[in-house]
Order: sequence, then structure tokens, then C-alpha cells
Amino acid sequence: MATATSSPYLASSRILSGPVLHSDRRSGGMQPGSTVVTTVSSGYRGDPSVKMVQSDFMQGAMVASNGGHMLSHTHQWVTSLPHAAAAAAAAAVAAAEASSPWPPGSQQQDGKRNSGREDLHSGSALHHRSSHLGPHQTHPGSWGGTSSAHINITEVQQQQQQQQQQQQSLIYSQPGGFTVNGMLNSHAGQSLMHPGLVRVDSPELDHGSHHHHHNHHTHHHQHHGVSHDPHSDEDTPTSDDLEHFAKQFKQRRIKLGFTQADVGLALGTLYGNVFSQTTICRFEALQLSFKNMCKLKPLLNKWLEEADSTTGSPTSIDKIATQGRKRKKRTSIEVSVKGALESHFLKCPKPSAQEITSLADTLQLEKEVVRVWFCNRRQKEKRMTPPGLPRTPEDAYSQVGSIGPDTPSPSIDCKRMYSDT
DNA sequence: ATGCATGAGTG
DNA sequence: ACTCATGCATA
Repeated sequence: MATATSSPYLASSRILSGPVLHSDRRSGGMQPGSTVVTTVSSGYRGDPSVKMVQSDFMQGAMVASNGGHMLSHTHQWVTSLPHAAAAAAAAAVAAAEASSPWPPGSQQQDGKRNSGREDLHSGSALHHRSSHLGPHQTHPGSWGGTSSAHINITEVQQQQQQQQQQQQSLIYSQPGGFTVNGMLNSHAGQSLMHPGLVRVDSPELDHGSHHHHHNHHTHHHQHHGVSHDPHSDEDTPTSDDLEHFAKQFKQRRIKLGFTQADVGLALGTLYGNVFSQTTICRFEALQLSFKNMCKLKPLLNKWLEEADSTTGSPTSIDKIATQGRKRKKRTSIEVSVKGALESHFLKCPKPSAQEITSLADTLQLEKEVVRVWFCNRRQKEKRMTPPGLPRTPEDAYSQVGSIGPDTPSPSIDCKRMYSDT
């Protein structure tokens, strides 16, 4: 009761599939050393109507037929379940353009395929004035505005292009009177608290304004300098803003008695975008990319407003079917193996396929696992969490030391050294 | 709070 | 094949 802490979906309907289990390691793999342990636990959620799609279908079927153990080269655990769910909601809106996030020079949004999307009345939350952001700081890139100075740029070859804008889109502001507040009754106890007044401190957050009037967010190209007044409101919060907002958000969220999961669901019912506890958690911890943070901020801000004004009010529970895709069991990589991967990563954060293959072979891991490991590792390096946090200086120095504005490239070209296909 | 995973979108 | 946004499953 109260506080539906988690498990929004506890379906766990195991459709049995009993024998599955086989070790999915690559052919001739499995050594007694057991480097990896694929946790067993099956979790097909979703419903029986598994529909395979396209190629996945083929592979899946094939594997299934032969018992699933043969040599399986790639992922066989894909099943998939087409569920529109948020898709509909997601539809339009191009999301904030998020101009260059961090590296003041490396980012580039080039207009590859979006360019024309402006509109998107999204700003609902950010009316004008982005509050402070002017005078100090301001390096769009650094998270550590306060301290930082690293990250940014250029690591080695740095990725050539990563602009990639997501069009997942967020559609918020649903004027249709759809759902107004998506919180769960979980916080039923809130009745104790009074709405709107707990506003701890944060006068700067103008989330109290009402005459909002979203105007399109604007384009980044400012023409003519006559009218100036460049700040077209909203967008690009600046790392400092985000950091501050995140902090405040968390504080209020807790005060209001919501869990991260609650918020995630609420967002879904509110605007159509559901988010998991993970994402909310990462947002609060600033562990998302700058761009991503920018995208989420308005939504969370909105939620905050709602939560604040609706405290103790209706609870429209909504259930949003989360898509159900079969997931491979999480592979647990042994510490020693992890260490090895780490070492390699330091040498070469972007190993070639060949390298990955041989590495995988050496460590007796699936190639896919290794590849993914590297991908995740790289992402971790990019997250915007590093520095800053004036309040939490602890994680400031957790990094190994490879990050930095001018990381010396790994030098060595870790490409093609082994000739092992 | 995080580790490993999936997938869309791009090259 | 990679990057990125996200999240299930875990520790």
C-alpha cells in the first residue's frame, strides 16, 4: 500500500519455456572456469502474442528449433512484441534541438535530417527567462561548471559524429483533458502534506508562473541583431541549471513522498512518455548526456508543478503497457575479466571488430557481450556526471584519468594487430 | 544505484 | 558497427 515503491509491472508471466537455459556461449565455448554467468531467471513479460519481426523472427525461430544451442552467433533471444504504447504519443515533436551540449567545439548538430523541425510548443514549462544563467559560468559543456574542466572534448579520435538527434519525441501538454495527473495512489498518504506550500526554497524556479504561453522554441540561428533579445526562452538550460534543477527535483520529489519509479510512471500518464526508475535516477544523478538532460528537464519540471499543486489529490492510475521484449539474461562478468576489459579499454576504447573477437575469445565471452561492454563503457565516460557536483566531490576523482580536455590519445593504433579473423 | 542489454537512427 | 536514449534485472 502506500508508496508503491516499485514493481509497477510485476507480471512476470513465464511462459515456461523450460529448457531454455543452455549456455548461450559461443560454440566450443564454455569452460569450466565459468567466466560468465548468465543469470537465470527468465522473464518474459508481455503477452503470449509474441510476434517476431522480420529477421529477428528468422533467427529466433531457427534457434528455437534446434534447441537453441548450436552455435548461435548472434542474439537469439529476441522476440519482440510490437506494442504501440508510447509510440503514439511519441509521434511528433522533435524534441529540443539541444544545440551543442558540451564541447564547445566538437558538437555539431549539423542539419542532417532535422533541420526543419521547430515548433513544438514544448516549452510549457520554461517560460522565458531561464533564470540565471547569465553571468557566470556558462560553458555549455561542462558539467562541472563549478569545477570541472575536463571532459570536453576530444579525446582521441573522438567520435566522428554523434549528433544523432533523437526523435523519440516527447509529446507533452495534452490539452485534451486526458489525464491530468499521473500519479499513483501510492502516495495516498500525501494528504497529510499540504499542497503547494512546501516549496522549500527555490525561488528561482519559476515553475510557479502560470501565464505561460509557450512559444516555439526557436531556432538557433539568430538573424539580425537588431531585435536582439535572443533569449527566446526555454531551451538550453546550461549545465548549471540542470544541475541545480536536478537537485531540487530530487529534494522535492522526496519531500512529496514519491519514488523515482512513481515519477517515471506519472510522466507517462501525464504526457505519454513513460520512464523507468532508472532514468529518473540517472537524471537526478546527472548521469545522462547533456542533451538528454535537456530533453527531460521540461517534463520533470512539469511533473513537479503538477505534483506540487495536486498533492493529495486524485489519482488517476494509468497503466501503460510497457513493451515487452525479451531480454537476454544479464551476463555477469567476473571481476577478473572485467579488469581485463578495463585494461583494454584504457588502451583502446574503440576496438575493432577483430579485436573484440579475439578479446572475446581470450576471455571466453561472447563477442556480443564484449562489444556491448565497450559500448556501455564509452557511454559511461560520456555521461555528464563527472565533476562538478559541488556537493559531492567524491566522485570527482573516480575517473582513471583518461578523460580530460586533452587526453592523450592512446597512441597506439589498436587496430588490426592480431590476424585472427 | 548500476551493470548489461535492446533498438532506432546514422554512416 | 557505433552512438545514444532507455530500461530490465541486480547488487
